Amino acid sequence: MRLALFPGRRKAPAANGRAVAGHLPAPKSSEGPLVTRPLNASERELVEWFVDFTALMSLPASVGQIYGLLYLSGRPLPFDNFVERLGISKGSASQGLKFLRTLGAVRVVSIAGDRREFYEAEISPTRLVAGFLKEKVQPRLKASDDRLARLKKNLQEMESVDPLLTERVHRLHVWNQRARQFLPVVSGLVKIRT
Amino acid sequence: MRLALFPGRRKAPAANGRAVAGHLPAPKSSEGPLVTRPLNASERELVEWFVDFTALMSLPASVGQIYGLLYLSGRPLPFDNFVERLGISKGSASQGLKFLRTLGAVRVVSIAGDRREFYEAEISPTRLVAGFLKEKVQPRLKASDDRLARLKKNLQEMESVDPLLTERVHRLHVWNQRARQFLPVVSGLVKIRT
DNA sequence: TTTTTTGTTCATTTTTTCTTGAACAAACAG
DNA sequence: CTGTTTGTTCAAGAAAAAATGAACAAAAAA
Repeated sequence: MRLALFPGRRKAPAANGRAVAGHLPAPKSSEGPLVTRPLNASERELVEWFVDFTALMSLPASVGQIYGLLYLSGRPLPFDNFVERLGISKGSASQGLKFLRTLGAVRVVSIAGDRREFYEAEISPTRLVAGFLKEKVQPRLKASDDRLARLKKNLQEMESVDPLLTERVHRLHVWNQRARQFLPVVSGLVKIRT
Repeated sequence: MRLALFPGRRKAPAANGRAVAGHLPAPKSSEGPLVTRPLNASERELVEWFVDFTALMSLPASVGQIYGLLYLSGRPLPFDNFVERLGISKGSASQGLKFLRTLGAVRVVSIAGDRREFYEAEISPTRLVAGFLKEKVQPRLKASDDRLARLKKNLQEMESVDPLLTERVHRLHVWNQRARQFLPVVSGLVKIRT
């Protein structure tokens, strides 16, 4: 519930951190021409693992599938690959990739001689977690903070306020501020340990 | 989506960590007889804050409301108080309180001369976060680990497996184990800092 | 025992979120 | 230009999660 993943549409998609292919050392078996074939049982199982994993962050299945396919492919994949091999709609693929891009878990790469957009995953799922904390959690902690500050101010301007309420709001405000400071530390630790 | 909060019903509710009232120093304004009155604007705002806050963990609104009411009351409240003052159904109140109890964010207390069950909140929302990590996230990381171990074993028993796939599964397994070790550290830090 | 109070369970309804796919736009090719 | 390829947007349908409330159980009171 709640976490609006795909809220108010943006105007232009813009050139979202586009990069050039080949920055990550390509694993051996992923060289050669790109073959589009259905996923085998083990691959599907791994994709399902990612669906579970992203569900832990309340992300939709399509996001997990997309990231999973990229992860096990270990090479840039074109847009239509997701639609065909995962059996999801163009809409879901588009939305999911856009979302993963905003988290920095996936990036667009250009392949010479091919007009399509290719996508490449960060090798560590850490990036997904860190991106989620930074792009989704952080802003909400900020909003919570603002909200408490506003309430606090209102209470100060009122007369005959229950002192317990005032105390609780203050306590919560302090707590929330600590949580905000704390979050980047967690993200940092996540990066170091992986 | 996804986070199945209220899965397979338990048989008996049992005496879930029942304690005696008064362990926490009661704030001044919360002494005297318990008065049941509707929430005022500020109180409702604070309750809404908690709804937002719990939504960050993808918890249902009712859970946030219940915890919020307890937090701002600073004293044990009887079951029917939640139903009446929050305007939620008995079912939601029951489920929500049960859930908060399993997280250790709320506990049942007995009040002499009153047959009803009273509930008391931990003063720090930290308890809610820590409980969530321990009771909800931790077990799922364990399940993820098992799943990867199984897949790894299957791959070893197969012939002609894409070496990239094997490598990826292994890498993920290592990552997942680190994440599992790491989680208690986060919970610990959360406690220290609040 | 019978009745009342207090709270739980779970089938149903309501609400929210996700996915789909048709219409549309942008960029290139012919 | 005109047609094609590639991808986005968003209204509508499908699916999942949460809330409700009636039926039920347990324990105390009458």
